[in-house]
Amino acid sequence: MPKPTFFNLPEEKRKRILDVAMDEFATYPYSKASLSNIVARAGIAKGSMYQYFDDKKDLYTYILDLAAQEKMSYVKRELDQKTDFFTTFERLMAAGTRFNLEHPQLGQVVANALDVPGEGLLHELYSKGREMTIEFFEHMLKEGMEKGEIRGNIDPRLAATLMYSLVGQGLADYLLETLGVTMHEYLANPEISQKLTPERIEYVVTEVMKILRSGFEAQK
Amino acid sequence: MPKPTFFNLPEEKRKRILDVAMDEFATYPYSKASLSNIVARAGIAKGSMYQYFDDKKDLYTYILDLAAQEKMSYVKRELDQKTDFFTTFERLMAAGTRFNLEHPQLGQVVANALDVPGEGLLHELYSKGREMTIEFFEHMLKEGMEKGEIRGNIDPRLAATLMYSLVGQGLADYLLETLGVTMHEYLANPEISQKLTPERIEYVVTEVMKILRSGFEAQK
DNA sequence: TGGTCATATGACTTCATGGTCATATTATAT
DNA sequence: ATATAATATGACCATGAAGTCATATGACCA
Repeated sequence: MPKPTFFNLPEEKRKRILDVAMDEFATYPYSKASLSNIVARAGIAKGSMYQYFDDKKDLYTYILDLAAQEKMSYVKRELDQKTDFFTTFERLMAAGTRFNLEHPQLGQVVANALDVPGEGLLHELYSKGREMTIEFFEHMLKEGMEKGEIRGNIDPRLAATLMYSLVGQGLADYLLETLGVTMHEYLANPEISQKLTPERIEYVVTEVMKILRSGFEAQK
Repeated sequence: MPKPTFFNLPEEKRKRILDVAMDEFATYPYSKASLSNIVARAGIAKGSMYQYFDDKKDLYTYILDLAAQEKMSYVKRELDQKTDFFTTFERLMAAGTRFNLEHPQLGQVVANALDVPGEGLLHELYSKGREMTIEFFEHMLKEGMEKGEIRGNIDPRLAATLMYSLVGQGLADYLLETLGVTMHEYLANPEISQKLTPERIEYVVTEVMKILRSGFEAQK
């Protein structure tokens, strides 16, 4: 957790530090991301950083937490309207993918979380997020089963894991690939994002759902 | 590429170096893996390492290449018998998962390949592998479509990408999770692998196929 | 035996990192 | 104006990394 001093900082400064740090952690994996680099680019002294955060890991986990929260709140908005399983999942997938493309930095920060320092306290954080998401999907599936939308003869836990691997970075990667662009190039050239219209995202998600729907759906 | 000297080395020594290096690169992400550590554990001098390899990256790419080749040849064995799309894919998935669990180090080395040094030559290597695999799946799908096994109204490229995200680490992770074990713990305690019987792997793969089959299959 | 070539060595250099700390600056309150 | 507390600073430190190189060792052939 940041020290109190950090929260006393003028908004502008605080934001600048977080922005620079986020950019660094999005660009490099944890062990290669450089504090010296961050403070230089943020225009503050090395020592100041240690007035705000305990250490590198403290800064990183804070950033990671912010990123996760933002994505969560973005995606959760899709859950307002109660509809059937497939529509809900389709919306979640679309929202997740949109978010990853609109905030590529945040997505990258989360993806880079896998670079654990030795054995991982950070890995734990990442697993926690994965765990929560999978559990949520599992719940969705069970509900869908009760309602008769989902066929009853599949292992919900396993199916939830499959769903998770889809909602992650996968689809975003595919979309970028259709543009012939890597994540790094995408991060460096923000204007590319204009080529990825919501319609295009929607299309891909619908295609995926076409496949999944008949896989999950209860036999009529 | 290793220097000629490396290939002149006695088999035993060469193997020892590769083993230690592989273990290091499986344990730590590229930027944290330490040459000094490797040479110490392999019982050779730092300088010797530079008689064998140009630099750290040279050693790493060589290891990565070996890992990829081994996995390839392991998985490709499943392709001997010509059968239908679903059986083939099921076998591939099972083989891939089995391999990941039998050689967790190799799998980890590949997974750690994502930790690119800055912007990535290594990433390129990783993408190449991904690309090849996806193209292979795409080919499989198209063939299945022609034979009428796969319905014709899905985007083969997209479907291939989905398949890829499944064959990767995903299933292995799921299996470990059912044992309440992380990859790191699994690497540290090889005896755990005995709990993962081929039957258990087969079961999970079959479950996944149950879902996918009706998703991909041509309407009868 | 002497000479030549491949291999082995580890002290050393260079460099960047995370982290510290005594000191300087600024803001606040009296 | 003065005292006190909060914040800012960057030279500095310890550490460990990748990579170098002059020298030593050993193998093989004449």
